[in-house]
Amino acid sequence: MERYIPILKSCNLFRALPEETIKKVLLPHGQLREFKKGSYLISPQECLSSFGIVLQGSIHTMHIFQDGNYSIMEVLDEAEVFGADLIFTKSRISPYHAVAAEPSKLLFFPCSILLSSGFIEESVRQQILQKLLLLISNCNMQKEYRLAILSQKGLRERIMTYLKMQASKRRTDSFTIPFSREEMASFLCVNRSALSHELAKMQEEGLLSFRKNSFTLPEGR
Amino acid sequence: MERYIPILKSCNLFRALPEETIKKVLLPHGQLREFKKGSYLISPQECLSSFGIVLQGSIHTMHIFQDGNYSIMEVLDEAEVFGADLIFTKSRISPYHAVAAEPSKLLFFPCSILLSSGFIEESVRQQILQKLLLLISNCNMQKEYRLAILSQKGLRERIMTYLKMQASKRRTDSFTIPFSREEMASFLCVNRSALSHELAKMQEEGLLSFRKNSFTLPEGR
DNA sequence: AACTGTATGTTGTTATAACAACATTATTAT
DNA sequence: ATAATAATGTTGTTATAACAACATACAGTT
Repeated sequence: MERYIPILKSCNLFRALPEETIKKVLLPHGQLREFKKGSYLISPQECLSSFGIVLQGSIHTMHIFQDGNYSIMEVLDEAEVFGADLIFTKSRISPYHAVAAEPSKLLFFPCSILLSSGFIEESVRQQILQKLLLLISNCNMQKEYRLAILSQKGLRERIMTYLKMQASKRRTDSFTIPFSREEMASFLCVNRSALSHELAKMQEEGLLSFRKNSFTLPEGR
Repeated sequence: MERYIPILKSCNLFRALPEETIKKVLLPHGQLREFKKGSYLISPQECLSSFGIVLQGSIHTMHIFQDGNYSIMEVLDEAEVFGADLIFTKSRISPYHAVAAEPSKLLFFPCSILLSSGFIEESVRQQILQKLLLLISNCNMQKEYRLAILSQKGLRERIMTYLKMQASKRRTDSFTIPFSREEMASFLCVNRSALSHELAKMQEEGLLSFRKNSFTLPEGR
């Protein structure tokens, strides 16, 4: 467990807290859970009664359709929080699937330690709630960005909207994305081979260049 | 101003507070603003330094594209809060437009009264922050629902996803939606005439029935 | 290095939705 | 009521993306 302390400290929820507090106050309530690649953390209609910090690996939240198709909504990497957006909803029922994109370890805490006093020191709880407000707001913004992508009708527009966002987030015109081509297609809600095709055309036209999942946008704007 | 007190009381943010508190503590910080139909409350890249309660009318948040097309994201009716999802983001920069869908009145409060202590009674502030946590989480869920709609590739699937959501939210299979046909199309990010066409076909097939913006889904499931 | 499986790219065909143009029906004002 | 305007519905055509099937490249294993 000790080895994951740095990750917990770098997690947005706990950043403000001294290491001692994390060890003494929080860890006793934490439960370590491991997930094989492809295994489900939660499915739609299930109630989430605890939230988790990603200690290792990567989690994808996604929608899965009747026909077996799926769409990746969000990627959670190390030190990110799983389930934050559900804690304070009425039912805490998940609208999405969550799947381990690789072998992953998460530290789960019961929602109750945040929802009611008595489980952890009240001052600590208040601090975490403060952070949670920022975290959920940020979560909100992520969804907003994805909505901006999916609002675009054209394939090319979706691709460009996504890549420009990435460039602006990373503050560089060259970056790698955390998706295989198929995953990228599912994130953009488009057909994989159509995506490959369009990317090739766009490269032809000098709108971008790429190799596997490394992309470079032309300078400026 | 007095006449709007009931609306403020029914607003999710202030529900817990006694009328006296609303009058004495909050109103002094409020600023009433009126908007003509079609006028903008905020545009992308602008910083929002206050949030508003809708006292009268209706606000649409939307994306507007280069080509003049637009997409309605969310509808805010009386007693709903405008800008809640921005207050606790780093920059408070709006990613969307907000437009008065009809002549509207909002009561605005500076974000600062929530962000730092000293403006309003601390206990009141804490209570509002609590509510805000729920409100923002709810906001999150709204976006999640819209993402579920836009993740659908087919026109028919989008329509059905949307209508089923409405039915489930209103707890009835007959309901009216707050959209004209064109607005509905923009919300679903599809072409208006294609939408009309598909709706007619679906009615043929008995999947639904409608008249203007009143819809009825067949019983069960 | 050869073999296997997976990921990505390519091509042609088909299904679908966008679009344009017009018809019909509501809505509002006079 | 009548005319004028806006909203919605209808039709045919075109553009676009989905899909299927295959080819190539890449990665991991023995």
